[in-house]
Amino acid sequence: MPAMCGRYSLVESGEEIAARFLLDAVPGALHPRYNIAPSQAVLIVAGGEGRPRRAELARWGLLPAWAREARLAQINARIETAAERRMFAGALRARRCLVPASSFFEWRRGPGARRPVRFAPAAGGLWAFAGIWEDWAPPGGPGVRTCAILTTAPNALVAPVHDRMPVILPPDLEAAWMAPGPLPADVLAGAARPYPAERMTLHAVSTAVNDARRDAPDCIAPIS
DNA sequence: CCAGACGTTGTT
DNA sequence: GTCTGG
DNA sequence: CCAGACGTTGTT
DNA sequence: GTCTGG
Repeated sequence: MPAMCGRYSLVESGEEIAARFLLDAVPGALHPRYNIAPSQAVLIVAGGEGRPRRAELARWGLLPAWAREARLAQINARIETAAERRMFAGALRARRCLVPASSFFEWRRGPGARRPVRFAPAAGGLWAFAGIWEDWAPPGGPGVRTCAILTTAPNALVAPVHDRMPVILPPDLEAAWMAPGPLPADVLAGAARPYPAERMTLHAVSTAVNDARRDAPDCIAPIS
């Protein structure tokens, strides 16, 4: 029963992303990403609620400022427990962000090898995953901004494939998620609610997406 | 008090 | 089997 | 998440 | 840095 939050895509143009997320600008040289994997630089949207919204790049794999070893990096945080986890509490309190996404992938077990499937918005467009970020630097080394994607229980479409899915924010919670200060209980509860299955589609994709070095349209193309 | 962990997913 | 790199 | 490596001594 | 275990 795999579902995951370990691979996704972001194929829209910088202009489309800026319009959808109310951004003045996005980092230069954004190009379509068909296969985004952990450890790579990903686009996040932070700020908002009185502060300007900022789109910037962060390394996917959250490391708290106190971490001494990069191998502690976490790509996901369970929304049910993140506030209680030493590793996530600080970021959840003060450094929440949106993670723009066109779709996410999961690998389903069938006869033989696991096969990838892709989940995308039924109406097209972009999702906002709920994220957290934190700056980290190795002892004596240069700093880097890092981030993680929150996860929650699966909806009815995802459940047969996997037992977790990313937290996808309903549009009316996006601004509240990014607001400064502690996360209000009602926003946390709303975010934890699995995104409606009816607003999501699923289709099989090629195992091309298995290889994190591959980043081409065949990673998202439907197959029979 | 100090020492040591600090996390998720998936698989068995 | 388990960890690292992408 | 999957793919691919999995090591040491010594030298720069 | 902060919490848990001893």
